[in-house]
Amino acid sequence: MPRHWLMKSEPDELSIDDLARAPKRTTPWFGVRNYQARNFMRDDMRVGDLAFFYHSSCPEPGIAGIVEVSRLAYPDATQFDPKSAYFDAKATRNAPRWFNVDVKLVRKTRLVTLPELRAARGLEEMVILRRGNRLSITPVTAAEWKIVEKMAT
DNA sequence: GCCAACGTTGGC
DNA sequence: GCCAACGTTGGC
Repeated sequence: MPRHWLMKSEPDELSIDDLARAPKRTTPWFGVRNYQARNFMRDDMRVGDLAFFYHSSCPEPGIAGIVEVSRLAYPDATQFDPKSAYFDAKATRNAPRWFNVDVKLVRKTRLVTLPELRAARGLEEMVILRRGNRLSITPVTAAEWKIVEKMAT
């Protein structure tokens, strides 16, 4: 099982600084509506797993910090809320469709930009860098983790 | 704003 | 089960 991850967030929605200001520096990772990403959270993530916090769809996309999984996956509350943009009419309390973990900020890092990641040796196979990749949660290998963590320091 | 790439939907 | 159409993601 992977123990390292990369999780994308649009800073307009939730930035690394927003997380730093959040109570207990913790947030539910709600709003994931892709089955593969959901499965990673629901089936594979364990408390203590580490993840890079990635800013996407913004002027400077890149890795902005490190978070850890602080709570196992549980049903995403927004799927039941008709007022939420993430409402899912087909989801029920008895048969929830979407799940989220909680993540807690470990530390902010300097911004490791997308061009830097692309240029780095050893990251050629990183899922986030693959052509056409859109997955919001992706596994990171131990080797990739080491390289990027060093770049972020 | 553009557009490539991808996931989902729904008709058949 | 196939696949065209559609919607979304996300870098540029």
